[in-house]
Amino acid sequence: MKVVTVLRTADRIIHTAVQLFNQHGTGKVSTNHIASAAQMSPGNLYYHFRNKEEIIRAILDQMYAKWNGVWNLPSEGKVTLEDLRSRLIMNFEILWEFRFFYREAIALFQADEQLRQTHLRMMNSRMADQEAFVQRFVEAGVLTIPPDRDILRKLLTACWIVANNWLAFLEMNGTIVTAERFQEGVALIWSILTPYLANRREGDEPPW
Amino acid sequence: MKVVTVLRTADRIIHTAVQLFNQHGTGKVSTNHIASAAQMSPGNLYYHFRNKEEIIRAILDQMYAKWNGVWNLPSEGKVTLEDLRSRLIMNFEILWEFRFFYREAIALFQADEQLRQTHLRMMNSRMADQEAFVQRFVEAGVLTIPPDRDILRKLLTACWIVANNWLAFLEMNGTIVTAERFQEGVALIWSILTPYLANRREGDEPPW
DNA sequence: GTCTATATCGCGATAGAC
DNA sequence: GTCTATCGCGATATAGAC
Repeated sequence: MKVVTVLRTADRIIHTAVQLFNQHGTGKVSTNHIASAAQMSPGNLYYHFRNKEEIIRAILDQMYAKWNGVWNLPSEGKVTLEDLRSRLIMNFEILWEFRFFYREAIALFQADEQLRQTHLRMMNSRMADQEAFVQRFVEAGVLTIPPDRDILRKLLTACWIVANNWLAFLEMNGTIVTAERFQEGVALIWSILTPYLANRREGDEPPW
Repeated sequence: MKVVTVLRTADRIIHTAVQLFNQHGTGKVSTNHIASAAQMSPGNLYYHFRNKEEIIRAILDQMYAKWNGVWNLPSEGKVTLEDLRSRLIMNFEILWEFRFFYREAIALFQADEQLRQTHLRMMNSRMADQEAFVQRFVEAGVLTIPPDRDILRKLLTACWIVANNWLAFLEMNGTIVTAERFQEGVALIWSILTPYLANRREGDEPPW
């Protein structure tokens, strides 16, 4: 069986485009730039992709594929805090790899309705996955549910927002993003969940 | 004294630009579009602004001015939960009025370093204001501080992220944003702070 | 599949009249 | 202050040779 050592042209375009988009933003990067950086002619690029939108769609398809791998559960055994932590880290890694996207997502949707639809489906799927995850979490006794389930939903929404915007928050503050920062993002989620976590039971001392 | 009934030209440009930016995104809106929508010639627009970047800067100066009005404190009297709520609502109103900005902020910074610097100063100022606010909050006994001040900082960071990304979250879900949604954003913040709020003291029942 | 050459278009920006 | 006219440029996209 042949070992593929070089990327196929379409993949080279996608790979190059991600780098440039992350570096300069989608608006500043033209198809000419991408072709040039990928060391091919503009005509060749257009042979593989109709336009820039289509390149972006192809990139996001890759991102979605990665995400689908994150929240699938071990079919057996207890779900632990460590399971949650590692998934959050993976989440941050994906966000960082395709950071141009969270930086401009809504604007990209404004320019490409199809992208918005695709993303919407993807988000719902991710949310469902996470809900299943949390369900297992509760069953494992790691998370103490407040009787008011509405509180739980709000907390999870808050956690979702933090998880998806922590890196953007850092960037807006001019902070250089490194792997250690991912941990801090997890700590932020932890701080929200702490009162409901661990071995707390009614009447226990609060965790602080 | 003369009552000004029509906006001065520069303000008309700014006002029109905000509408168009919110509607289509900054990338899709050219100076020509703005001039046309404001019913003036491109040349006239360029008489008042050097380029699109400068228009954006002028818009954001207006936004910052509004923000400075939000977190200044009543110099006397206790600070209540209602004070916090009303400020959060004002916060959402401003974000919504200039929503094109939070949709593309980081990308805009990539294209305009000066904008980044200005915003950085503004953010730090806002954060300082909020810290002062929280300080008063603690003094008023509304907020029970965990002895570990680090927890408090994390919680406030989480709240900041939620407050600044709640509307974006709604938009990414395809939800139509209305004034009622602002309340839900406040509820989200509440859900994070609840364990530390109100009349809780060591040994009390948890609030759920 | 990949290249070169080229057509078209709209944007940013300025000059100069009024 | 405002307009008209216009220039130069770069981006998208296609045609046709190899």
